[in-house]
Amino acid sequence: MHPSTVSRVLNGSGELNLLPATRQRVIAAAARLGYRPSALARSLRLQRTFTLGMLVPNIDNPLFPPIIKGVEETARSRGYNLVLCNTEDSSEREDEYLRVLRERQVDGIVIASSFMSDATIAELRRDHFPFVLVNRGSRGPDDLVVLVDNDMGTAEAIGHLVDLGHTRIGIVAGPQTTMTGQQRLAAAKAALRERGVRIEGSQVSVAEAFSEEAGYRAARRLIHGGVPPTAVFCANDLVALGTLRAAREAGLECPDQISLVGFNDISFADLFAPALTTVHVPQREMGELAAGLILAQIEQQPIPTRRVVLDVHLVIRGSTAAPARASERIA
Amino acid sequence: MHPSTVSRVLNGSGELNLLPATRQRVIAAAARLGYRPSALARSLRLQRTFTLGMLVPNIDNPLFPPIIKGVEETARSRGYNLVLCNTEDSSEREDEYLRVLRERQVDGIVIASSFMSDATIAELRRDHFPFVLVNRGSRGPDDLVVLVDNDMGTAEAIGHLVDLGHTRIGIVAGPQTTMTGQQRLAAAKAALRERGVRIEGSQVSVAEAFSEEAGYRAARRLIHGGVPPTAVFCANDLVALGTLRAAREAGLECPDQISLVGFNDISFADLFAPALTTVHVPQREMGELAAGLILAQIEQQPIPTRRVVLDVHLVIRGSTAAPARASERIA
DNA sequence: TTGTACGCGTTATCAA
DNA sequence: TTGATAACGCGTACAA
Repeated sequence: MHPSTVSRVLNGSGELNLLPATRQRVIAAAARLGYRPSALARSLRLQRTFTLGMLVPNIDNPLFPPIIKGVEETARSRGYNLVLCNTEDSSEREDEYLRVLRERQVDGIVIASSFMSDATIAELRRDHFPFVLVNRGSRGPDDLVVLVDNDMGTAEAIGHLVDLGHTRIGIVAGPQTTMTGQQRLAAAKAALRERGVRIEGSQVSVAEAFSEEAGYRAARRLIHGGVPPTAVFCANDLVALGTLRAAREAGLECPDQISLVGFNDISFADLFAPALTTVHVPQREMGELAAGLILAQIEQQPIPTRRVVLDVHLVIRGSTAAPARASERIA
Repeated sequence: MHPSTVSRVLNGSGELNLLPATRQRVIAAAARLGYRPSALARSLRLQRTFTLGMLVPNIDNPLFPPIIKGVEETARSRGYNLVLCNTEDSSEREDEYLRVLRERQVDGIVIASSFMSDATIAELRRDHFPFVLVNRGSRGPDDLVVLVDNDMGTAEAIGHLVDLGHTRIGIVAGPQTTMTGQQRLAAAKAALRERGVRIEGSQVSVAEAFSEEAGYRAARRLIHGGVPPTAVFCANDLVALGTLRAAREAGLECPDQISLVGFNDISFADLFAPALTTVHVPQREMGELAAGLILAQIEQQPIPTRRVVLDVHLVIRGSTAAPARASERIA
């Protein structure tokens, strides 16, 4: 007599006519037997898993934990779980994870992984598989996207350095295989041009990853490639930390002899030596927004804006200062 | 004619007698139709989900991302996915997540969450549900556990401070509701006693969480509670960073006027101002070990040691120095 | 108001 | 060597 009745009681979708007595009996029995409904069977029947997949390039990168947290928190509050996938910047892994997530029939995928090929995303789009891109542009005008305004943040950063009086401003760019890397480099060049600062090729060095290590190597090339700049715009905070290390090794004290600006405002950016001046990015909020967007799509709720671009602003801390006077530097 | 044959071809568990022609036909058809097997149905039938659940107190705490990464990487390499659950140090959430993970029939649970009540764990144990504890002790002698040797690390840290000549050594302890917090405090007291350093009550302050903020508050109590110590042993690196901030606010320069030691060696500990002297904990390795243990249990492979206790050692960086001479301090 | 029957997509087993 | 059948545990339309 039970199976369906139990389902009705425990699922209890609104206006069901159930005798209170029956309900009590079921609940009591469930409690007594320690009954656990099988989410598996439920998902199979409903064709819904109440699960989101999330692809991140690297959990170790301090940019991502707050984003993950935002996604996870929003998902949890709405009854969803999160399958976390670390891609290590490998497109093979991205493809593999994407396959697995679809086989598991997750209800949607949050993609914070920046190296993913457009072809892979086009496939998701073609299949009408719900996904949202975080911190990564998209070719599809109808895609769900959460971005920060890289132009705005970069312009503020460069503007700050120019206002301080710097004229030899270097750029340690991010990987040009990522949209973020491309945008921030282009925006930096544009901002320099607009402020009338000349930029030669030697003043730009491209890091092959958004990591401290890659930033260090790129910064070394920049510093040893000619007259070192008095200020450097770094593609993100990890790159800035690498640049800081390279500068120190080259005997350039920061911010006295070289000023740095980063991007993202990672945790504890204010506790480094010196405190990082950087563009603040609301990482947690990005995660929450992304999860909100995709859950709305999954649950077919209205979506006001499919494309969220967040304003970002510079936070000035200890790592920037006016350039030392030439005489002092030479001395 | 197909369903089971398809299963045999695509699953292909070892010694099956299949006509190459049939196999080809199935594979071709699958490719043509873009067939995706349903992991859901598979799990329902097999009573295995190839999924691990993982509970962490807070992804934002830099201790955890490397551990998560280790778990995820090991899980992935063996065909498992990871459902990540952020408990925010709330036992209600822990319980809720644990319920959900069991309803989802994850094959095992990695528990890095330290506040979890023993009752909840006892329940898992009673039901023979596979789990492994990371960085958290256990009452069950047969539990799978991955720990670090808190006594060893703490003894080295205290020893270092004593060797430098410090005699007024404070302790900013971690929450005494956690095993880690208790162990490190007890070990610190024991080490001080052993080295003949007197410890009064006022020299110990307990942080109510393993966070920068809680560390800051606890350190303020310590510093303003009497004669400030010349050195402080902090329960972990976040607490140490909070202590650093409190010390600065009180006008105590580190390491000139006050020396600090932390625990965990979180990312970029060497880039703080000053670089953190801390006990190095192999976080990633802990995650890998934990995943390896639980997967072995799940797949019924032999388990050499159910209880892994890792050696840890102090990494001496810029945040410790010999105590300033009294005359200098007073001046 | 509750019970019955079916199907979600697999895989293990048995029959052919 | 392959096809047929049952079962995993649930939700739902329909019958009672």
